[in-house]
Amino acid sequence: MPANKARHATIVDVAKAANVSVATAGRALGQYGYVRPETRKAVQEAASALHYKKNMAAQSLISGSAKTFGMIVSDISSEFYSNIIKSTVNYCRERGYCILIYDTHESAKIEREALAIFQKHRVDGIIVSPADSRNVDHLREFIDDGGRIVQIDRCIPELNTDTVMLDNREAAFQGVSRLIAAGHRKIAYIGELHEIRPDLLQSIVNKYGRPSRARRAFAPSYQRFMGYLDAHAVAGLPACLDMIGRTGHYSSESAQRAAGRVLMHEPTAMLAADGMMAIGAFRALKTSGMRIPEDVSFVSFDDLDWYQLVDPPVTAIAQPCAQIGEEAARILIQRTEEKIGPVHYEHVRLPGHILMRGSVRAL
Amino acid sequence: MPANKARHATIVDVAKAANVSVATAGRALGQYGYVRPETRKAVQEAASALHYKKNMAAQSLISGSAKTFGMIVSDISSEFYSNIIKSTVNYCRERGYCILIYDTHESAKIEREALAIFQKHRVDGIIVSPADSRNVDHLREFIDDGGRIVQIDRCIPELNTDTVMLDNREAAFQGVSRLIAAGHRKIAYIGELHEIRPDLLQSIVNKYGRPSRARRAFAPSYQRFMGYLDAHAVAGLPACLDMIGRTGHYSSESAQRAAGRVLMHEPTAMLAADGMMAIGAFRALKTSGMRIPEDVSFVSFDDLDWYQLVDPPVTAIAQPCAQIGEEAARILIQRTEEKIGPVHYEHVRLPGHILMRGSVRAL
DNA sequence: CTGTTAGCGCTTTCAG
DNA sequence: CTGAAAGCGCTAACAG
Repeated sequence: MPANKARHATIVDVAKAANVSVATAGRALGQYGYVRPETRKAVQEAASALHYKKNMAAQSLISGSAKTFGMIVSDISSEFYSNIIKSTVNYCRERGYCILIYDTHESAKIEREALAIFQKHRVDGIIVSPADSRNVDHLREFIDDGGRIVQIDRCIPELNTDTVMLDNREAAFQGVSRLIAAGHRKIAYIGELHEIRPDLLQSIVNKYGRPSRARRAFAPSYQRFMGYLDAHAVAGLPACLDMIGRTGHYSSESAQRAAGRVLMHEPTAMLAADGMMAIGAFRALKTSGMRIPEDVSFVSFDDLDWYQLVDPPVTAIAQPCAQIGEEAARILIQRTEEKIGPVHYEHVRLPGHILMRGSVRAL
Repeated sequence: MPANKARHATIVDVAKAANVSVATAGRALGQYGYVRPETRKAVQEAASALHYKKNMAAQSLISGSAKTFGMIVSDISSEFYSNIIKSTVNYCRERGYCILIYDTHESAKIEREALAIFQKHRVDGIIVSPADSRNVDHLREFIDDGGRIVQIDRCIPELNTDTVMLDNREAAFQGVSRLIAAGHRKIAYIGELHEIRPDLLQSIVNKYGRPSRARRAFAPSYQRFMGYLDAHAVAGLPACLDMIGRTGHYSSESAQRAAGRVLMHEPTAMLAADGMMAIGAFRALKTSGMRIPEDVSFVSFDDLDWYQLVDPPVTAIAQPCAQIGEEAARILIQRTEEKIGPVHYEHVRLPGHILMRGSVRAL
């Protein structure tokens, strides 16, 4: 609103009050150029007397940088993303950067809109967890226009960006291996897997072992599924289609149904691919009257607050959310300030942490 | 980074490509002034051919508005705030606004920093849940400088701002009244209440009934406590200090200790003042071997995911988070676009919703 | 309906 | 070390 304009003192006002030129005032207030200490002090006093606040729009116009990053996730209110956002925001604040944020609810259309707005604001970079692996032209275009992107959690390998995520496959491998070591042979997996057509699931399970496009896949749930298969392969155990609860889409209701179906085949353990799946799987377990861990052992990715409030507390494969958020921010700030182009991209893979609690029993 | 600058087409480029003046190009691309349809079309085509993206910095510089709001909360990752943020962000996105976000972890110092940055960015307004009721000079100064603020959840009455929050006192009154109606006489209250000196708690409980500064208090937990007392007063029941679990500071550990102390006085019901308190209170109940609701009925403010996952599910006094976020955004946008000053401030008070689940039993 | 021109507030030459 | 002046990309007057 114009009112703002009229109200704020400009550098010209400060310069006048301090009896110097605008150039000198600018040098005294900014970090650039040489100013005599006394002059600087006089200018600073004039500035604070006038409640002067530098106008970032002007600075951005001239320098090309607004000291601002954009951030796009599919669900701000999820415990996972909100933890990441929090650490990114704090890391950036300490270094003088702002975060603009958008929530896509998994819509690539909204993601595109958000990107367009960020471009108008000339953000210095974007942290994004892409909504749809098959709809990324806007991301690619952004990159081609010279934009910097760091992908988190979900990473589309075809895009030329830095990436930060859990080492999903390894973490799943570790978790499932523990279950196998504990004597479990029928281990259910509840995950989204919507990238895999249901009719192909069988062949993936069967042909497992041959080099595939698997490791290039987008969704964490897919990579975790690969780790699940790895663990079986290493242990010389066959993986069985009956144990795979593929949810059509990403909701706890869908997970509950999938888990319910799998339970009919009497697994002795169940792995939920993330916090959302965990809610559905846990409900299915309760609903069907299964006792944890007496009848079925239960493990889940992520580490939500409620895992420790239910009885027994849920054994988790926790992600280092704070670290994910900081690493993404660190990369973006580095690239922004060093002005280095994409000589090569960083692909940060962070280890998961297995938190043994009461929901797993040895057979 | 300068690279951005070099890379982006400007309105001059577009004007040249379309064989019109910059003014015409501006009119065609912006929403202002008259342009012949064919001209507009030509300009738009030139613009998209050149990947033209309007530079908000320039627009902001001239119009004084960056179409951006700031948002400051104490904990982005809490289920409560992240839900609010999500709805604010979406409401604003649909109307062409951006949200800059900061997290204070309850620090007024960080709040001040965040505010300063927002001022530099010439945000059109700020949504804030203040960190500290006794340290608000920066907020007051911001307002005096012509800034617009909407307070949410925690509202400092002395500040001239719009406010949006739950009708805490009424919601607590309703919740506690239900417990009383169900036959409960010893109802514990677990809340932060750090604004009340412990030695004054007794007199507040005793002297309850006389008009006090109570309704002007800052923290929701205080207002909810007043509602708790109201319910007792209306029912003609004495409130008892033994039943008040005042946590020194805001943490689940602290709440657990407070609840543990109160449990020694054998309450038949317990009300947690918010989600954080609920975790501690719930743990205390479990730890002390109390069965819910057989031994102690349990009710909590907020409605976190886990309330429905534990057994029995927790009866809740839910806040309309999405509505809080939208109302705050609505007010800010209205004030921004209508450019109306603070003729009078809006004080939106939203009703809580009691969700009866299994954790309360009638005596 | 369209073009010319003058800034918005700041930084950056380039001279002193 | 300081000042004058030229823009960054856009919009707002004011003529045509």
